[in-house]
Amino acid sequence: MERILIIEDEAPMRTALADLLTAEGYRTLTAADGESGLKRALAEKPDLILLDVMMPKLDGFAVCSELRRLAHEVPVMLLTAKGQIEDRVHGLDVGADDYVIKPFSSEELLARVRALLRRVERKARALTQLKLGEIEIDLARQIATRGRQPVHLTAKEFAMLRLLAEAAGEPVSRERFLDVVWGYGAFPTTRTVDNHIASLRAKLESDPDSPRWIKTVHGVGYKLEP
Amino acid sequence: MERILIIEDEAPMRTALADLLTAEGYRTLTAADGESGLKRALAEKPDLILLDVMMPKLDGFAVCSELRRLAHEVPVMLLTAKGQIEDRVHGLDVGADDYVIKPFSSEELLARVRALLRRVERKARALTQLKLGEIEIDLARQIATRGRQPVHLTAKEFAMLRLLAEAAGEPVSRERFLDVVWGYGAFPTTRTVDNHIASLRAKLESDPDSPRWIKTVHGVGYKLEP
DNA sequence: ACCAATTTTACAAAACCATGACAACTAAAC
DNA sequence: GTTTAGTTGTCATGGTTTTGTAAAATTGGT
Repeated sequence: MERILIIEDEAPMRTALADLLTAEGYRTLTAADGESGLKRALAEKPDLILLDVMMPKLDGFAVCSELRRLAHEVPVMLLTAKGQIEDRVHGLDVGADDYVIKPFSSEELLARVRALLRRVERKARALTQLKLGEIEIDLARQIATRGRQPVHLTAKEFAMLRLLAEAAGEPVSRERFLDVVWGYGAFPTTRTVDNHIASLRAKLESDPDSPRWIKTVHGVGYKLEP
Repeated sequence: MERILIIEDEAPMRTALADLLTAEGYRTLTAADGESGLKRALAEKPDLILLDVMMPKLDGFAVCSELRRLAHEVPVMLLTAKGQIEDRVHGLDVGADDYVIKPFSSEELLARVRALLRRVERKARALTQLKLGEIEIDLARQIATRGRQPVHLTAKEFAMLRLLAEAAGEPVSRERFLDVVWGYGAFPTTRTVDNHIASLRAKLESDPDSPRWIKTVHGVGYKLEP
């Protein structure tokens, strides 16, 4: 079942939410402040995050935009207090997927959670399957096959393919590859990106010298031809 | 000021919305059912549409998806009744840009309207889409296609096209090309501009010798024929 | 220590761009 | 209508930047 991370500083609310969701069959994780919540989100990659807006130090907005900056796709639902109307707009600007207003009923929260999970699940499933000519790629399972024969791709190669596929035909810069695939801490040369592209082409293209799928965009990076 | 079309079957709500928005300085148009609302939307091309979901005959969802089918980019905000929680998700699926839940406060509605208008305005100002005959150009994504076939343009060519397009049919001087596309530091020959124009014509015009789109304005520069 | 994956390095190849020469063209004066 | 001065089209060329990729070096796990 899906795992839901609850980031909420008030203990009673936190446990109430956890109990409610657990009773529904979800697995719950909790964090009592923004910072540890953020850390947990990155480490555990939950399927959904319930995020209280009003928290000391790192508030919900900050956590949310930080999550987005780290290119995480995890759906975020904000918990806002009544009267913070402007927060809603702000919240959606900051990259949240939905919000509920306290006080809310159990039914409403559950309905929203279900709806949001369904929404992102559909989106996610759409992007797991990828077909480049006779090669089929399952990004979720990290499996690629040509006919019956398995084609071996490394983790980095799958990650790069996913980014290319998500860009849907748009060029992806080398910097973006490094940010998303490698993360913000590491700084390999941009040359490294080229090497991985080369090996992807060697594995996926029937004629790697004039690639059909992975095109280079001079001065920018690469794109996946749809 | 922006024009807002209100499609709402209940008269009190309709006039209340119109009054509120008019007081804020927006120009309002109204329609009392889905069908006439759709017609009005197509004829008047408002800047935003407030659309009640619950209406007899053609309901909000139907209007919305019909609008999208007719390739309209106009932002749509749905008005949904409380308890129709599922509607929210469905509404966004159907192509709406936002929604509010009845009952809502004036402040909330106005905040949303402002936010949505701001959002689409920013997107529109970017001037990304361009169509020259059978060639479609997305300046933001740096993608150009003729039918399904990609048309390869270089970075300079995209930059020059953007300038031409932003000038909206007005001639653009060579000096301005150099200033904007090359920047104020670099000073290539004005001849260079011609070369890039030539390659743009070679790629975009069906008969580059008598160009349909990129006209030269003798003694001045070039312009994009709208 | 071994092996696979990853990163760096280095050099060759390709793409892109600027230039200048000259032909073709335009506009206006004659 | 011709002439002429100025403007634009286009080509070949060479320089610069960017990319391809093989091979060597490094990393990390078992």
